[in-house]
Amino acid sequence: MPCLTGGQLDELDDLVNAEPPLWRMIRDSLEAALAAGEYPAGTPLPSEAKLAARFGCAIGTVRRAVDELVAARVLVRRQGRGTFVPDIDAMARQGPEGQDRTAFYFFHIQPENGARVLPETELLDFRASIPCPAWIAGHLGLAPRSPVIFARNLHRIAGSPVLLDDLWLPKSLFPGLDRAGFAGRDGTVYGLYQRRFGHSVIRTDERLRAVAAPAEVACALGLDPGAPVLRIQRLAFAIGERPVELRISHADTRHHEYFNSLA
Amino acid sequence: MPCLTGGQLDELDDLVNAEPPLWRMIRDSLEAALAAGEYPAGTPLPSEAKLAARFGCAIGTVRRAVDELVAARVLVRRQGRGTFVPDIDAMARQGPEGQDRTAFYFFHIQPENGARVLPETELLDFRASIPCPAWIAGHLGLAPRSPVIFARNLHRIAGSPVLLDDLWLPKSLFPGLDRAGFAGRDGTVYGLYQRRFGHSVIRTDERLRAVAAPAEVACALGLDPGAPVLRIQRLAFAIGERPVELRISHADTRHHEYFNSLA
DNA sequence: TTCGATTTGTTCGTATGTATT
DNA sequence: TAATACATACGAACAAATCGA
Repeated sequence: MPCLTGGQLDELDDLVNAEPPLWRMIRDSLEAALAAGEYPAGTPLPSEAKLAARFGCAIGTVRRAVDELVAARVLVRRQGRGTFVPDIDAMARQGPEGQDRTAFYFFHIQPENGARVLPETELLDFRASIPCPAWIAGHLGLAPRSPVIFARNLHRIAGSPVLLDDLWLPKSLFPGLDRAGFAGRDGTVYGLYQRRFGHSVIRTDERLRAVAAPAEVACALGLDPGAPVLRIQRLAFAIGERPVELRISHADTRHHEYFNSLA
Repeated sequence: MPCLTGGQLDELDDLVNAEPPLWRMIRDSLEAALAAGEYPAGTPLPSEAKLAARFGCAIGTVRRAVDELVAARVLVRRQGRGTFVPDIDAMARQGPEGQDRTAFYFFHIQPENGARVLPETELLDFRASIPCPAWIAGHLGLAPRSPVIFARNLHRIAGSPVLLDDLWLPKSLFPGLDRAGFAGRDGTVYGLYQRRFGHSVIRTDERLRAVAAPAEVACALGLDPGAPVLRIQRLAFAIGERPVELRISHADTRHHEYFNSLA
């Protein structure tokens, strides 16, 4: 057993008992409410003045808490209107000519010349409920053989196939999602998750490798089997660090590239 | 000629003449000073109170400006000490046992199990001044055949070669840098740029592709020629959006992966 | 070791401007 | 026009961390 002096004990005590600043508790409280599904994408949060009254603090303290959530892309402010959970597809629909950069926040494949265009998507396969393979379950935090939804999408850019996506979703998080609902969505996949199930994706972890194209991938992308392709394994998290989707993608990077800017 | 009403003219006038908020001007002013080399990594900025006096504004306005620069990783605050340009290598040297996550902010290759370790580096080649190939010059904003410094590094993780880096630096930005100075650095390459030349890298743009390993790469990494490798093209920017380095890397991703978290 | 000066961190409050409905 | 909500800017008080006398 380690021997601690009184001073060290006091420090330990401080570390344990030190309560976080007020703005942080408010931030966490707000994030928990958002994760629980209050204030879905369309509806504004209570005004800053009302939140301040509710939490019994100054308005500046609420602003500080909201600032953090805005920085984390959990919320957006609109002057004169209110504070909202961002509508994922609204970002993509932004302007008529130049789509907003935020539309590409979760889509990193672009032509090598740098011109960004959103791809056309074709649904190749859909399974409404299959037992989850063990290694997938691990990433999603599920028990092996839990029911999952599987989908396979082919993305074309300017007509040529570039990206093949395999999606794995915990069935419990997407009750009632069938092929028609998935294929007939209006907007992006993440927009569907948000509008219909309240899962707002705000973070993704991606792991990239160069691999020899598996037969299925090569076939779908029109490549020779064994050609080098970019394999992207993405885990998507909704507000509150809840994993909602595991995606395995293979990209043909002969004329496209994966772009990542770290600021 | 388009016909505008008085109201539309007023709007246009507002758009053109609308001056940015005070905190933004202060932020830009500070960033320009930092890009010019004032307040290098070790020295603190003037205190917030003094900055407020200098700019003739309230302390809260200065704090707002500094907040932005802290969010952009241009500055760090230390309670009781002051506000600093972050020391890039100090981040890497953080604790004895667990290195700080920020050490890996610009190093994305990690073992597939996820345990992050910094690699051992071996200098394979160094040229103090060669004419810049045209396509490299374009990325660095140089005229073709401008003098550039070239270096080639091999990185090993746990003894096995994993990553081969080719670095291209504008010679004008690194006066007097020779092989001994480059190889004999204490810390990371970016730490060297910062300490010796005042270039603090705060942003990188990376473009990734899967390619068949070129002969030189295959040889250095111990792969069969043509094996799939991850090609990473990185452009590094210092404070003030100044490009300072173009890096072409090739990684063996059989047992390592490129990790990217978007929050 | 203690104390005081300095600097950032947190919280409060207020006033005014601007965008939206 | 009026009401509402966020944006900017000001000021003040105290807490917490750091450092040197």
